[in-house]
This record gives sequence, structure tokens and C-alpha cells, in this order.
Amino acid sequence: MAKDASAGRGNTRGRILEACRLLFNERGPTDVTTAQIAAAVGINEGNLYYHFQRKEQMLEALFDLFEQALRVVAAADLAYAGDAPRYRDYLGGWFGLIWDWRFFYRDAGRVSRLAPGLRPRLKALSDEGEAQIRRALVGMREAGLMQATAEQTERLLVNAWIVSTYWIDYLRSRHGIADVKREHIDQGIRQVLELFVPYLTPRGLELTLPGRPDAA
Amino acid sequence: MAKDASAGRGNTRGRILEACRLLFNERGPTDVTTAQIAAAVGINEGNLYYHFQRKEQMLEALFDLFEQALRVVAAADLAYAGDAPRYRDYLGGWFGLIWDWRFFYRDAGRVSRLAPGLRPRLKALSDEGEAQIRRALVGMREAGLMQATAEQTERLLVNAWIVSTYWIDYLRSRHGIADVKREHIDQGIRQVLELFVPYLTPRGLELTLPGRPDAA
DNA sequence: GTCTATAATGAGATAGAC
DNA sequence: GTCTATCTCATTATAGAC
Repeated sequence: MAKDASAGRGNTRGRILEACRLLFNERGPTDVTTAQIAAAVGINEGNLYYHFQRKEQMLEALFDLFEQALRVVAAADLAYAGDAPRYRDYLGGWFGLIWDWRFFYRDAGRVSRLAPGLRPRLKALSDEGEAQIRRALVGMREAGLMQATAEQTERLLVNAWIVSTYWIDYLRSRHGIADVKREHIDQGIRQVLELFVPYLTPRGLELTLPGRPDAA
Repeated sequence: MAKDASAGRGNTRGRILEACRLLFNERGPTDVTTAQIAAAVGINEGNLYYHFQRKEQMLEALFDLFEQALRVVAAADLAYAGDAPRYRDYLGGWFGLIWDWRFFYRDAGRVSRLAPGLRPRLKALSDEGEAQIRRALVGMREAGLMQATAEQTERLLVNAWIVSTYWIDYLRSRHGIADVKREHIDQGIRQVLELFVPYLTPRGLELTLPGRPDAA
């Protein structure tokens, strides 16, 4: 699930960012101190400040990485329109992303306060995310995979957004799951799909639900 | 929406707790300092520490109030079983509670760290909440208001939990709504009901959806 | 109960040697 | 690039006068 930004040896900057991502995901950016970050990387606090003069800059650099990862997942767009879209893989990609960068979702308010410069970028990102889900839904309707009124589609959109965004936090807060595994991601996908099921046409059901052969 | 725990004049303790509730809801317990709390109450920091020796104790006292409020809402249970259950009012009560005490939901991890003694109580509370929703769903099924398999009911339960728990945070994070009004609560209720609609019988639809007369 | 100090800690951040 | 040493400041918390 986790990418290895710490790969390039000698790349202290990358190792710092990777440590930040892990620690921030665990406890949130405001509850992790620079001393803890330095300790996790195995360097001195002074060295940390050589690479990032302010905590704010770490958050900005992390957001850059997040955007990159996001673009990769978004690129694996459902070129749906009828031909066997891999909805489950697609959703799995999103859940993985949300998991890897969950502090940006969970602690968005704190991130905004700590790095005000990120505010517009955070907003733009979620606007784009919504637009993307909407495109997917409209595409499914047009491809005859789904049958729903415009109003139903909008409500479905919002519910899908909420369940997919908060699924990860739900696992932690409700079931104490700190270590998310593939099966948990699959469960989340199933939960989101369940929202769609009542509106799917037989053809839509075939394409999205598991257990049924992936008829072309 | 907000209860007036600050009512009894001379009751500094109550005023402190109410200030805490508001501030914690705004920024979370770890991002609000004792100085800010004292300032909000209009007292000195030293005085604050006369009433609560540790921040932890404020959280514990707040949780007591939260549990009280919760019991009140829970008492307004749906004695559903067929006769005109006021699902909307019931849901509205829950949303109001979640709104008034949203930091307990949103910052549950931080609360647990700051006041470890609350951990089992937080857990017990959400277990009970889940049991309550499950009872409501099973009740609806038995009353012929809903038609769904056991598996569908379980998924519905989880999705309803997620949407109702995170609706408030969704409003803030996605739409920047800091000041939740009656209409936003109503919207949330509508979103949750939308999850049920596909499984409702005609009689169930009559009882839950607005616009239709509340036939007895 | 409430205030005025003031102590104690720990976090973010910098200077300068190596 | 990395370290040691140090600074500043905010935050939690206490002592003791009123």
C-alpha cells in the first residue's frame, strides 16, 4: 500500500517526508513533534530544520506528493462507457490513496490552520474528486448500467463520497483497526457498491458485483 | 441546538464546561489551550485550575454531560412497531446530539490519548449506538416497513452509521459549513433516509418520507 | 472562589562548529 | 549535510495572597 519515498539512500529529505506521512497518519500533524519526526528518521532535530525550516513546509511538500499519487489514481479512470470497467479495482485504488494519505482527509482543518497556503489546493482537490465521481455516475447511467433520477443520482453521489472518504476512519474509530489490510479495503469497496446496487440494471450488476463472472 | 449548561450564574464550573464544548467542537481538545478556555469564560487561568486540575478532568466531565444528553435522545426511541414512528424527528435528535458533541466523534483518538480513562466508555457508547440502529432496522423489517435480506440489512446499518456520524464533518470539510442550521440537519436526515428508500415497502415510504401525508 | 504571580516543561526554531 | 548547543515562547500547572 505504501510507496517507498524513502528509497533513494542519502535522500534525507525523502525519508523525512515518509516518516511524516506515517506519523501524521497515526496521530495527526499537530500531535507529532519535530523531535519525534527527527527520531523516527534517525537524524538530529537540527538536521531536520536544515531540510525544512518550518513544519508548514513539510506539509506543503507532503501535499505535493499526495497530489502526484492522486493523479496516478485518477489517470486509471474508468474509461467506462460500456466495456467492462474495473469498478472494483478503480475503487480499490481510491481507497488505497485515502488510506496512505488519510491525515489530509481526517485532519483537513488542522492542515489548513498549520499551512494556510494549502487551503485553496485542498478545496480544489475535493471539488475535482466530486466532479470525477459525478462523471462516473453519469457515465454509468448513459451506458445503461444504472437507472436513477437526477435527484437520486445526486444523493447517491453524496452518500458515496461520505462512505468512501470516511470508511477508513470508521474502521479505526468503530472497530479499532489501526492496521488496514487488503480485506478491509475490499469491505469498503463492497460497502460503497451496496449504495449503487438498488439502482443497477442487470448489466450493471454483472459488471460491478463480484461472484458473478466478468462478462464482456 | 445548544443546551445552556452555563445557565446557573455563579456556576463557574458549568460555564467552563460549556466553553470547552464550544471550543473543542471548533478546533479539537488538543488545539485549544487552557489560556483560551479561561479567556472564553472570562476568568483567570489560575481559577480554571481550581475547578479542574487537569485538562483530562475537563474531558471526563464533558463526557458525563454527553452521556446524559445521549440518554435523553435515546429515550425518545422509536417505539416503532408499526404505529407512525417519527423517524425524521428521531434522526433529527441524533444529528443534533452529534452536532453538539461532534468533537467526541471527530477527535475520538485525541480524546482517548488525553483522557485514557474514557476509552472503555467511548467504546461502550458506540457499541450501544450500533445496537440501537440494528434494533430500529429489525423493527422496521418486522413491522413490514422494510424488505431486505439479513446481509443487506447489515450493510445498510454500516452505511447509515457512517453517513449519520460523518454528515456533520462532511458539511464542514466539503462545503465549509461551520455554522450548522436546521436545514443542514434536515438535509442529513434526507441523505440517511435515501439509504433506506430502495428497501422500503409502500407503507414504509409513507411513514418515513416527507411530502407524503403522515398516514396513521 | 478568584486572583497574581511564577515555576516547569516542552515545542518550534536558529547559530555555528564540524 | 549533519551535528551540538542554545534560544524563545507557549502551555500546563502550582503557590499563595486576597
